[in-house]
Amino acid sequence: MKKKLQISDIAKQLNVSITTVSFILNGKAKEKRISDDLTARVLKLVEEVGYRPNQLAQSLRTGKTKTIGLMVEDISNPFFANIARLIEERAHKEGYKIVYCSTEDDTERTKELISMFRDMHVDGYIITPPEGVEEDIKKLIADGFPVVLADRQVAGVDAHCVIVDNLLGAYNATTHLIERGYQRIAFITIDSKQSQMVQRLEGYTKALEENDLEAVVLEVPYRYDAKQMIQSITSFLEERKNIDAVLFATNYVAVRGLEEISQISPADAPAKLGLVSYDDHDVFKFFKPTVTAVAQPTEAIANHVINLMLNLLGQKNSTLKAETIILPTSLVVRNSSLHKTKV
Amino acid sequence: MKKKLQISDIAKQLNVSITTVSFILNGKAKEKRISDDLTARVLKLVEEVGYRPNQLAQSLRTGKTKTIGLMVEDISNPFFANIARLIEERAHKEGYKIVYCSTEDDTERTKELISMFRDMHVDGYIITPPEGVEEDIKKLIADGFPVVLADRQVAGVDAHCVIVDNLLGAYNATTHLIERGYQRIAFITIDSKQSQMVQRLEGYTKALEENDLEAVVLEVPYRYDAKQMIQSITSFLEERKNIDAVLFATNYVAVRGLEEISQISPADAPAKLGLVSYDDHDVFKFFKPTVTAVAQPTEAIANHVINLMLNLLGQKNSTLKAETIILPTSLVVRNSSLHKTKV
DNA sequence: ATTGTTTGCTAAAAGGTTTTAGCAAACACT
DNA sequence: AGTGTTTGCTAAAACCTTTTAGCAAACAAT
Repeated sequence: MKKKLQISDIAKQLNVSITTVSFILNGKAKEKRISDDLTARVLKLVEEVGYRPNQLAQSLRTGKTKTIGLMVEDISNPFFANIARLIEERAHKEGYKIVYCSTEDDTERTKELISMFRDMHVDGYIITPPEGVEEDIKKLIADGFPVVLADRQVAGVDAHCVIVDNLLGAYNATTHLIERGYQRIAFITIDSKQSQMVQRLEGYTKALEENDLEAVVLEVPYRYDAKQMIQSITSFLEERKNIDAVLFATNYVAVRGLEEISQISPADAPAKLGLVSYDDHDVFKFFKPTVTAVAQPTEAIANHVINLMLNLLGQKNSTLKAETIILPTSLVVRNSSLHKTKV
Repeated sequence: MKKKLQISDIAKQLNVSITTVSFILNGKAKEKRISDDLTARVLKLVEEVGYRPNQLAQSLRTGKTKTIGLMVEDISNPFFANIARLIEERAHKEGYKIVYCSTEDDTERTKELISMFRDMHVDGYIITPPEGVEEDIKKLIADGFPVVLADRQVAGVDAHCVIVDNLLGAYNATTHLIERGYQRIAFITIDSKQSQMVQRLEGYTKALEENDLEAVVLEVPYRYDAKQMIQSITSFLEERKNIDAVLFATNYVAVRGLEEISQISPADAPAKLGLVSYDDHDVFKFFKPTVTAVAQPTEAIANHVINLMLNLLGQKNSTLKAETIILPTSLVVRNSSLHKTKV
């Protein structure tokens, strides 16, 4: 492997100082009164020999790595994968690299990852926080790092944040089912106290209360694997034969639920079941009975997140007032000829 | 933000040299004959004050960043997202960080990304290469960097590589359809000369030839968006009403295709259509008529990739002989009561 | 008493930048 | 001729490690 060129090689060849070359490369030629002639010669040689500054040395010196740490719950979940993809794209355009990882909503793991990001000297943090990392995030902010939370808030932490109106989304979804004539609507969620899950539950409950209907909630443990989850949903539905509609709190729970429902023999109830899920998913386009979805505006979420982050990174002192952006969800109604008629 | 501790702070507090502390922290205490007593005292203090070495300085000095660059075609494709997730997990366990990005199968973009990774001084490269980057990859290898290709080979490049037996997979899938009595089997793929796509086409053709059946192939341009793709598939199927089965070359084409097929009125052909897709997908579990899939062993792929990479990274001179690992696919047969009976 | 070996540690260079502080020459002004 | 200002550039410190080469003291052997 041929030796990498250094700035000193450029300097030597042109008989100028390292300082001069550095100034020119950093666009400070004018400011530092380097002659146009010399500037041109330096840039020409740099181009010719393909010199590129050593980023490690740059970072060591400047303290900036042009890197953003991105922590999502699970990169293999399409919702997060899409957001990650969009964020990555914008970041690259702006000259930033993305280091990503999946928290698996595990507190300890997340703490480790935050600490790993610190060690790496990332310039900013984008996080979908699990429970129990309040202090770590507070510390990041106190230490002056740009932090943007995505998808969920963290109580007691005054951080920039991009979320959707989860309560309203769930409320609308539930109301939609009620309007269609469903009366025994179950809510299947996971046992998480994260803001987005709590808000969805609230939206569901609110809609039912307003209509004097009874709430029926199943909380599946998050750690359950696919099989356990299906098992859990199965017995829940078995015991409550009178349930005529289900609102799933998040897409992977819905997919598990649909697996269960699709196994019930065709002659059975499912055709009449009203189904709505939080987060849209390719699967829902095809399922019979149709599945309506509370779609999150992934593109808008990604854009707001990265915009906020780039703003913070551009700032001298990142003490802008913390901003919480709440985006609307939309109900993707998939019409089924089989749905109940309004009572 | 409180000033970060440096190794010199530790050294000063204990009245020893920086060198000594460094040796101890790097596990060379014994080798360098530092007394057990001093070693213990240094480690104790380091622990107490929470000193962590500056990774940028370390990397600058050692040339190692403990970072692996991972370039997949598209992180929002579940196939790649799953692999990425598994690789990330193993990498972290072994003390490596992952920097990822999506190539979008764009040659120029990929070249840029490779160059970005070089600038970042990643220790190793995991790449799902698009067409046209042969030279860049050769150069990486020639320069002594550990490179592992995933999902596809690159002609003329002697790199470590993990792929599946695409030809056999497609052959088996096609044979499966033939055995079920389908006669007019179409192959819907994208216009890519990438090894995996070519091999799938070959498998399909081979099976048809062996059975004296005629090949009917649609190549959709990769750059087409969902709408265009559906449009393209629609007119293709319209013009060939006699087609009774479809083999999709990759999952996102299949999902588009299913959208098209699901729109055909229920009274129509689709119920009789034989459907198989390369790459399994959640969607296929639910579609009616059922979709059989050529499932790729994502977990095995990820494991082999990261194992190869870690081996290379452990090596002094990464000139192990390039190894190509070919993994088997499996046919996930989803039984439909509607399938044709064998002729 | 001399020489050789081991022990326990360290000074200083190297890694490749950016940036502060400042110098010498040229020019302008009185 | 002397003073002040601008121009055009640079020396050297700083960023924080790792690692090479080697030193002084203690001990062992002759």
